[in-house]
Amino acid sequence: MNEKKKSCICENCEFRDVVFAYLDEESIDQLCDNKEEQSFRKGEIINHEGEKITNFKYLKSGLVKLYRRTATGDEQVVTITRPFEFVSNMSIFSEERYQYSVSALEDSVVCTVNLDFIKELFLRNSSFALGLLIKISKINDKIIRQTLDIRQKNLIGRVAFVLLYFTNEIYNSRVFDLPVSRKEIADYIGMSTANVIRTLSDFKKEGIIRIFGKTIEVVDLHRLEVISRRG
Amino acid sequence: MNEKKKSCICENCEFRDVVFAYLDEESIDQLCDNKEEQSFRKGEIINHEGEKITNFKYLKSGLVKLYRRTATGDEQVVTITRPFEFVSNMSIFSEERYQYSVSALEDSVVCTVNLDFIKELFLRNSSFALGLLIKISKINDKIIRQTLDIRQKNLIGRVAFVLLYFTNEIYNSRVFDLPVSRKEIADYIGMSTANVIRTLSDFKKEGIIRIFGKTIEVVDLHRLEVISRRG
DNA sequence: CGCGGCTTTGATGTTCATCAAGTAAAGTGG
DNA sequence: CCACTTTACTTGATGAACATCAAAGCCGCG
Repeated sequence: MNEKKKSCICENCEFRDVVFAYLDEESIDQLCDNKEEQSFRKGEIINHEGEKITNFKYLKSGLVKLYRRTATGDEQVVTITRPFEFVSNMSIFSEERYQYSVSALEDSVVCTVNLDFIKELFLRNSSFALGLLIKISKINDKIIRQTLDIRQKNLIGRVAFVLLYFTNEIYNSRVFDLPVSRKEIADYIGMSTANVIRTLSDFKKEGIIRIFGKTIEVVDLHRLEVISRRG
Repeated sequence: MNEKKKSCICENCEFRDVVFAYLDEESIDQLCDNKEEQSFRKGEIINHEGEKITNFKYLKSGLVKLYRRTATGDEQVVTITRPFEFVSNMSIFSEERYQYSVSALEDSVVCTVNLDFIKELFLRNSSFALGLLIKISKINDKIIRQTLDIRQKNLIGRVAFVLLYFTNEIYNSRVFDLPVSRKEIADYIGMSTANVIRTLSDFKKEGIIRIFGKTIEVVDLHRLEVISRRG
């Protein structure tokens, strides 16, 4: 049957380049046996804040947001990210429970491996360990830098930042469908929904972007960059 | 001579518990040979943003701030921290250069070890590797959580947060000498200096704190906690 | 004792959140 | 497929929160 073949698709997974690059054939096979793929529809929750961490999870395809609920009950979005930057794993080695929730912004596929197996690999294979440390450090670095960047900007600078983030980091395209609501953008950059909308309208009026419902076209990239830097 | 003895003071260093707990006698000896202690006076810079990273450094005693300079030229304080939480090392494995500057807020002693030696240890000793990964993850987690916490608060909530941070995390005392200027607090919580001062004055008027120059006494801890939570 | 930096306080204006009211869009059940 | 409900979006008006500016007081240091 193609049972064996299917389970060992890992050998060709793009993710190998990132963390699993240092594994030998045998370990890859073991990984395949331990692995499970889960699909999530847009809007579904992948991890719940406070849940016990039992698995190592990485995003194979799709788009997710990492967020938490504040004391007052509203959402605070930590980051929005593509595959191989799957941040749920940020604290799997330092915390027993998830610090943040993760939900799918687009249909997503998540690979799940038992955490103990990863720990074992970590202890057995030092190159893998170093690779994982570097990966986790980079993810953390990126989140911290992003948060600091946003913090120093004013409203229009932050909105410009988000548009540039989608354009350059997420979609690599000046035209894209917003995967988030206006409210989610507001939760991400720490502003009110009304003002996010207002700023988008202003950008539209000034010819910096075009808006067709959820679809955004960045017309004047340069101007957006200036606003983001100034902001 | 006491040369040997002095170099092997590491055996008793408190830091052993944290990262170096898993090293055997031989490795500790090697560590001692590779180690250098540097003293910094209050105000001196330990690392410069952009400088090449060649050493693994941890804070043995003192207090430091981690910060960066924004495009507009002012400082943005990432965190303020005590020994064994020495965050300069956040990105030593993922970046070639320091992302942030570190300076001493109090007279500090820093232990410096060649980075390649630490990498070698990491690859050779898997328990050490796991310990280091956990440590770095925790430091990163703490910074991210702190930044998110600050972001969701308003002015008085942020000032209350900082006072609580010094009281509970840094000094473990309701009376302490502020190790930072009002401006540095402002740079830390992302507010203007004038408003930080104003808020401190308000707290004083309401009997929540007492101020004698740089010395602060927290009178009503509970009220401060309420303000910080609400904020 | 006089200079420069840090601190304080008040006055003013800008930025942003909030509220409200209306419109569009997207589900939902018959 | 249409009426109904709900949710997301939009815009304007208002007020609160906060930055900025300015002037004066304080303190340490040469």
